Amino acid sequence: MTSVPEVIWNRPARASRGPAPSLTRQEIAAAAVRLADAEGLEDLSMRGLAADLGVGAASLYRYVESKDELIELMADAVMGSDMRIRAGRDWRSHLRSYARALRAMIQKHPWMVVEGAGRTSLGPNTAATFERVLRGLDGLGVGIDDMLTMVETVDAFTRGRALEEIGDRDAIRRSGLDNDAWMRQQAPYVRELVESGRYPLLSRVIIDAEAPHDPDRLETAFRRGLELVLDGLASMLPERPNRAS
Amino acid sequence: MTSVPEVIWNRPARASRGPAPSLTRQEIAAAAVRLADAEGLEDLSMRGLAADLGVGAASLYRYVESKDELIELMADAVMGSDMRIRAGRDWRSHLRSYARALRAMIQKHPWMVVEGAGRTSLGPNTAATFERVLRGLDGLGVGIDDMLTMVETVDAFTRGRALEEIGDRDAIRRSGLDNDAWMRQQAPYVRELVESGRYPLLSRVIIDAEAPHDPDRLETAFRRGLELVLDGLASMLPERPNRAS
DNA sequence: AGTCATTGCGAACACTGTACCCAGTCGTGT
DNA sequence: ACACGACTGGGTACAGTGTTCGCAATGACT
Repeated sequence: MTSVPEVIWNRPARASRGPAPSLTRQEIAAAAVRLADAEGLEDLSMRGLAADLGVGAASLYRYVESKDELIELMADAVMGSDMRIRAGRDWRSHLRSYARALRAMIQKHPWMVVEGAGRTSLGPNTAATFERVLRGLDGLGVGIDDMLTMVETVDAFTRGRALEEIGDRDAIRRSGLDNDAWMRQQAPYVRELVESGRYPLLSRVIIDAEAPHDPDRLETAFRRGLELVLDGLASMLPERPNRAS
Repeated sequence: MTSVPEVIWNRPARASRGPAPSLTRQEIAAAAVRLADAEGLEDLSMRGLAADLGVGAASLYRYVESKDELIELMADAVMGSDMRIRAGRDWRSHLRSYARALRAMIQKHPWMVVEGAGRTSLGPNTAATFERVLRGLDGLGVGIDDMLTMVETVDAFTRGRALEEIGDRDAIRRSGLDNDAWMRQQAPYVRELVESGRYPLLSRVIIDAEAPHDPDRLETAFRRGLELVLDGLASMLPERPNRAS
């Protein structure tokens, strides 16, 4: 007779008795996503969210068991609204468009790089997206195990790249400084690193990065890396899918 | 005349005047790493760390400007103690051993998957490691730009995989439940997902995962994926490095 | 020997997530 | 038609957080 040990996706949104809730899970998740995008996930507070929704802080716990559960709701909401991938022509373009959608989604919602990792909380939208991605790899003569590996490899690469790209942006935001002030603070130390002469290759990277460069250099690096990964994945297929024997 | 806008790596560990500090940055970082490994980074508190070190909570702020800066210290300490990679025979084995070291390090210090991402805080150990990895790719006729891409690609893949692997472990830990209780809580919902028939491929993945499987299945998946990535990277080299023309 | 920058740190501040309790609401069973 | 009682909203409270302030004690420099 344990109380209510049930995962949120199996809990009814509305009770059979008593007054109707004044909010929906969708409304709450949407507002929370908006706030997290604007201020960062760690600056999202239950009180702030409640105020934004025009309710008391404690009321949120009528909809959600904990902040972690709220984040599960947010993650699944984003999977529903920002991961509407369409089927690709072949496995390669399919995985490519999955990776690009994933990257675009993470750039819009940076906290998703961590919160959306793994298949821990299989909300309906998360499950549907996963199913759709797998479907693009079905019928190629690849076992479910290897299909999973292919998806996970693309996912890992994309998430990892996003993690690196976001790292700086996030560190700057957390410092409270703006971009220029942050650069000015780092400059003396970085200069010292370069001038010490102990890090010749790192120095080349730094100097290269300081040069006026392609604004979407990161995007280019991602695309190139992705193609390399896809090249590698091709070797998991039994044989050429085009041209019968 | 701003106060002390200097990055921690450029601040002297000891002041020229006044009493000697009773702690060192190394001691603090080491203790913090130990606590974060045991309880998770988000359960690491300044008060808890101070108590562990036998000092007052406010004293830590004589060594570190903020908790974020403490984490920078921790990250660099780990880079020094757990990323002592040795040079490989060729670029491929070099990147492979880097990836494996990175993976092992993250499994030992799960919080490093996020905190160690990007080259934001270039502490001495982080810089040295980075330099060492790049050195293994020098002299192959690849430009610094592409060398960086190669490292970032391996890093992204490894970090991304680690992120996925850690995701579940972390969600379980945060829930406060043990592994069995957590599985028991998820079971009814997952069963419903499968029985709904709407996710045939996802269901195959779930059923496959439930079967008694290789304990180091994740390790195997990582190794295979890594080789695929390395295969892809080979195409960035000008030509075969073995056998002169 | 004296100056005074520096250290350690108790206390306090503005927060946080969340448990508890009570008043008010409304679907349901009689 | 009515009353029961499960339910919702939410004020208050609690234990905890990162961080600041002020002050006494220390000890390296002039």
